[in-house]
Amino acid sequence: MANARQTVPDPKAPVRQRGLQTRARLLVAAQKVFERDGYLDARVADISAAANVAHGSFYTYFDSKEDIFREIVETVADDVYAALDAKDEGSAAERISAANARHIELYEQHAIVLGLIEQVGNLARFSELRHDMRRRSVERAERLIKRLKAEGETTADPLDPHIMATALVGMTDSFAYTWFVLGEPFNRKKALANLDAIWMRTLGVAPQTGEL
Amino acid sequence: MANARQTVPDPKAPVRQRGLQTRARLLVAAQKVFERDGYLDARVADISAAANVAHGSFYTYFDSKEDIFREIVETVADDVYAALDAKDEGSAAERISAANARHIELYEQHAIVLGLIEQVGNLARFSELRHDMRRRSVERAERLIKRLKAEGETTADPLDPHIMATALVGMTDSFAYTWFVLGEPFNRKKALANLDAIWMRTLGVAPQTGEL
Amino acid sequence: MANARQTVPDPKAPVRQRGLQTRARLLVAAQKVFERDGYLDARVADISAAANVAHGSFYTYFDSKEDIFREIVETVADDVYAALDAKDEGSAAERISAANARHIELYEQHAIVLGLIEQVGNLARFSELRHDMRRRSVERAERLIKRLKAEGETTADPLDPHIMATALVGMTDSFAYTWFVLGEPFNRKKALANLDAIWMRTLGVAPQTGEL
Amino acid sequence: MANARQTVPDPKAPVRQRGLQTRARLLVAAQKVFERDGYLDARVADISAAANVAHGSFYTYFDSKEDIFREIVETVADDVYAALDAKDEGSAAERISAANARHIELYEQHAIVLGLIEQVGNLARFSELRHDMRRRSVERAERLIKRLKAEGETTADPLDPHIMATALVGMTDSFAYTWFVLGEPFNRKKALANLDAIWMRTLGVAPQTGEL
DNA sequence: GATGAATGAGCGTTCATTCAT
DNA sequence: GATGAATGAACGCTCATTCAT
Repeated sequence: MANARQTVPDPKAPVRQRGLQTRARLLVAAQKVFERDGYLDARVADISAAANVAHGSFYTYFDSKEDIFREIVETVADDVYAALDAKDEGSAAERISAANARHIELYEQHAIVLGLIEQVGNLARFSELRHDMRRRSVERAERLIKRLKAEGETTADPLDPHIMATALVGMTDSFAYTWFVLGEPFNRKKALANLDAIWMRTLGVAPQTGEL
Repeated sequence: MANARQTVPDPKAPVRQRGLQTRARLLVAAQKVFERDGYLDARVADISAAANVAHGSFYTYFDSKEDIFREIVETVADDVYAALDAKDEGSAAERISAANARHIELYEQHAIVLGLIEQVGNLARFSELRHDMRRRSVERAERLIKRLKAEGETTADPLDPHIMATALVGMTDSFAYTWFVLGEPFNRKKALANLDAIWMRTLGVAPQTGEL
Repeated sequence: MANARQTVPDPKAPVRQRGLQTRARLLVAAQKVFERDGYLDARVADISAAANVAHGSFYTYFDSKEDIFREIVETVADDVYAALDAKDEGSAAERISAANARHIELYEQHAIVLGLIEQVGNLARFSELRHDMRRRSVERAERLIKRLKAEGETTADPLDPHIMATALVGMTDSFAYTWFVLGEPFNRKKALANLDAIWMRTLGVAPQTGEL
Repeated sequence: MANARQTVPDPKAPVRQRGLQTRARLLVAAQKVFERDGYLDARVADISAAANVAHGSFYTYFDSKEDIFREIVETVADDVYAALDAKDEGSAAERISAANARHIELYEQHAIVLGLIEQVGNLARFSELRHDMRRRSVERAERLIKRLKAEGETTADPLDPHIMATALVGMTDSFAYTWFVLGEPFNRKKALANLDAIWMRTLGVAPQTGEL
């Protein structure tokens, strides 16, 4: 969890009700401005203005522009990690289908921020986080693939589970990016059915009745 | 093709040997600096210094930082478009395999620049180009899928060829990005075998003998 | 009137005492620097330095060098327009005399700025203002001439009142320019007497007793 | 005469036919560019381009941008000085009328350059020339006024001939500026008739028959 | 003499961050 | 805590002038 990073008490953490509200307003405003202008074009002055807060007050709550961005990203990361921890149940097909649906939903909610991380990625200070999210998603997919194989649910050999997981997770990510960030329109049901099909055919998992 | 742009004579085009060399040096230096620092952090002063040229001389050949970046990107785009025009021959499996190999190779050569495009993508002035590259790749894959189906080479239904093409092209792109930009190491042969397998299983195309 | 422009609240307007002072210091400093170096050679850095303000602080109050210049000019323009609205009373000779005295006084006060406007006049963005000031002065003189004629105060025909007004206003302007901008010394009383005489003889207006 | 300045042989003076042509082309081009863009916005590169000459060749013939501008100005000055030397003949009215016509004609031909001198005026290096032209024009008018008075041609007292001359010359200048530089349209005959009338009434000179 | 390339000082503007009240 | 003002380093771009061929 991202919270782990906050075990050292932040000297800037507000203690009163009012401070908490101001801080929250800044976070909301920052996300809005980042999404609109991108990380680098976002100006602290705009964020403050959008939060109806004096320019200088920004620094009462955050050390820097990077600091507030990191916090926004970590909120998203927490969501992503939480989703990755979800229990899978049901048939192989159901599990795949559920994972894809969750992945797409997650991306839909956080599309722009996730895109921003990519952009800011080589500001180096964020690449660790980005790598981590990617790695964990892949690891989870890899575990799923291995488990399915071990359980005899696959009729096709997942040649190299790590590579397959990397490719399939990347596929879903990329598709979601095209869909939600670039804005190409897709029919949700059909999109998910196709993604599921790719996963299942690749792994030789029998589809849900009626899904195909 | 980018060549179309060159019908209008560039007033900045050098006419002498020396000028051509300087211009080339600047392009090489710019690519180096962009790759090292990213588009936004790259400074014209650094590019000029790297090219052993006075700061002002940069503007003898290029209108702006954006201008030189665009030229670098267009070189890559031309390569990508050229690759997309390649003739496919042989069996279905061979065609898929060749396309994947080409895609990966292309990305390997131009990895960093392609990554940069992603980063500056929403600088709007470049989004058209990025969209265009993406669109054309997908269209090509879509045509391939439809043709394979029409030719009876597929035993699985490409439910929605456009969605499938979007997903599979995105997969290859994303995989190449992880591989060459993020630097996660993969065994080339295995990686290609796995990507090929995903395509083929998805489309129900029989693998080459010995490939699996 | 320039006041109309201030209905839109300026986001750069200072709200605190200190800000008002700084802004005022910058205006004073800018006028000094403009007068010393001319508009084009004036550097924002010098203005800031003259105002004992950091270079960047200039932009807290003004959008650009042009912006602060425009504000200075508009202050002058307001004065000029106000003078043009002055009520004329007394005999024909008194009215002419008063108008000339006002014109000269005005120019004396704002000589350098008016000279600057002439200089930057064809920077296009200021030509409208310059034209407007000129036009209004001429119109006023033209009305005066026509009124004097209608009232039977003229014994010489103001052949073409518009041309006469243009010429006579230009004369006063030009004289003031020579006097206050180029610095050729004149005896005030004598200068005014001569200008008055030219107007009056041209229009056939009887001089004040004792003026000639 | 401006020629006086060139008694020291210019080391840059071209000696061959070809050089003379190039030099002339540059002068023509420079005047065009100065008139279009103003002195400060005119770029040596544009002048060279307009003359179909390599950028560097400019410096074969002129030391600097200021140098070529000075030469253009001096050509105009020579014209102005020549006109000032014209012999006046005929009646008082005829002499005034001829002087005004000459003044207007001169300004019409050289309006823009004369305007440019004003603009560049406080580049100090040109103010001497500008002052000189102005002074000589005034002196000539002053002499004319004094002569007319001495000859008993005036029925009105030219109170202070120097002031009167300054004002009347300034009037004609200013009028010509409005007409030819600012572009306000005037009927030539009427304009001259009005200017003449102002001079004559001011000096009490009987008009030509038929002129009024 | 002509050419096109090279030079580099110079300036306007931005904006994250700090400070005084 | 909040506010608004102040700071100054940073950087893209221009263009008169010089230089090598």
